[in-house]
Amino acid sequence: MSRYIVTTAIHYPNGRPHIGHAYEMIGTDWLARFARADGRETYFQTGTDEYGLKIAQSAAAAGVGRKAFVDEMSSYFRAMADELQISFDRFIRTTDVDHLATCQALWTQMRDAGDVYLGRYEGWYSVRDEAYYDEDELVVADDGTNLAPSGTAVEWTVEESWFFRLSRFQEPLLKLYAEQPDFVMPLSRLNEMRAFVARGLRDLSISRTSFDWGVPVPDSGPDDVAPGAPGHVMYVWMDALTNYLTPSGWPESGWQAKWPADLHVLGKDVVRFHAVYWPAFLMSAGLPLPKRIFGHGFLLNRGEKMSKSLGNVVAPADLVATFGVDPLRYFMLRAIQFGQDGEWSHDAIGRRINADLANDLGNLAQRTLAMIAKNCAGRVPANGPATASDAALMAELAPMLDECRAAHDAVRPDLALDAIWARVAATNLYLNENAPWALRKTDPARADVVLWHAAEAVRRIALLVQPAMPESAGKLLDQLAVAASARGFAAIGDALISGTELPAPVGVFPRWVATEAE
RNA sequence: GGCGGGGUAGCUCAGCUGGUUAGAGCACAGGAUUCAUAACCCUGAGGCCGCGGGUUCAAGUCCCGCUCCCGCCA
Repeated sequence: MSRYIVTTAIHYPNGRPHIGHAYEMIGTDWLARFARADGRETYFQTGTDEYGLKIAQSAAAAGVGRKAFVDEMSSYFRAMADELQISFDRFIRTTDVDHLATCQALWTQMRDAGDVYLGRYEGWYSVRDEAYYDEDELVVADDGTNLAPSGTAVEWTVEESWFFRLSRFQEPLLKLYAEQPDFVMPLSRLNEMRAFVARGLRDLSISRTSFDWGVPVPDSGPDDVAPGAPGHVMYVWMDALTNYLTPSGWPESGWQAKWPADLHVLGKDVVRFHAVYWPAFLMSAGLPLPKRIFGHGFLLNRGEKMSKSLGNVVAPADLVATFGVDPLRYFMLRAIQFGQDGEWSHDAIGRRINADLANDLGNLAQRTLAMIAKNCAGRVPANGPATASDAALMAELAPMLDECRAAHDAVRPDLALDAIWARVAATNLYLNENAPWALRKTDPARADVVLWHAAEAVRRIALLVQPAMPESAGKLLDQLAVAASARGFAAIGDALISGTELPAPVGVFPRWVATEAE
């Protein structure tokens, strides 16, 4: 319970960041902020994956140096993370110097374990696709030449390559999946991985000689395994996966403070690399494995994948400009199950904002705080003997934190927000039933007690809303004069102190009104 | 083609080992209210539970076939 290390995948900065990147960062940020607010020692990492042939080609096409190219492209991802209020502890870049050291150390350790050997990769290679194809996959063109399934030219290529003995890890991986069925989440992904591994594993080519934009393979080991194999760079996934280990400083002492990770969050399309290759690398090197791998779904714009050809590409910054960071974060976290694909549209986001934020939570806070400002001299009202109704509200609120923790553990931000919003509704109902505006005329002391309970409910709700909407929740807590030191979940059992002076209330969640452009 | 998951109100989904009139939120309609961001609260309308068979006293919930969608692999 004490420590929580969580990562996003590192993103390939071959183009500008899109909503899918934003989604992954937001979901993972919620996990990190929740753990942090819950008093856990938290470490959260995101970043960019900057090596590989495609990057080298893009840099060449742009007429700039490779490092200059990734410096610029990576900066867009970092800027987006900042704009989305992503609370990362480190933004790692695979071109960082410490990453080089860890990659080479890991490689050496795997090699010393006897799992890396020099071999030859041969097959029909398409330069355009950057991939090898089997003989039976090829199609014959009109002129009799062989083409890849994608229609690109292929040539028989023999490339010297280092291989990783992945085949050796079939049984250990199956054992891992059997003993730790939440190693890969959601469960459907675990089943896919189990089926994949059960069919048998082939050794993995983990180096390339056809380009040099990558982490150099250490040329020879203590026993001179292959002194005559210069010119290899690591296969991009080899160095990319290692990014998770880099911040720990391994193999330098003290690495246990930041490894193993509790959770790797990544897109469903790269689950295999994380659930098969990565643990195999670590097993080979004798290092502890991450606790869990979570493959999230994709966002679809009105049911369609975003693509340049469809012309439905929307930049995250545009959505932030339209809706605001917190409402956008809320929508992504609440309206979509993290493990499944989900649809979004301007309309859907707008409806969510109005229904949940403006009408429910915003209105609850506003009606409560406005009454207090008007009738209680702008101070937290006096509490008093609780009625059955007051007690029922408090009982309703009591399990909220544990329900959120369970949702956090299950990587289900939507369920946590469901649990919180059930309390928003309960508090609105409580106010209607107790009608402090009417009590004001007949029993002002009782009206104060009702308002105290409503405000106390808002405080607890706002505490738990922080990971989803840090800025907005902060404003609510400001308006309740909750000290910065009392905003962790440990303070949920505190209570508002009567007589505390409160600032003038200001609406936090404005209604959304569609404009022509949207 | 092989393996796996799924087709439940207009939309997004919940329905565990079969059992009273199939649920929630949103959207929609009406009511009540006016502390509050035309919000909150109450009520209502809306469903051949993909199609066809079967098992059972009883099936959205089990079995068989068909169909459509999705994922992994080839």
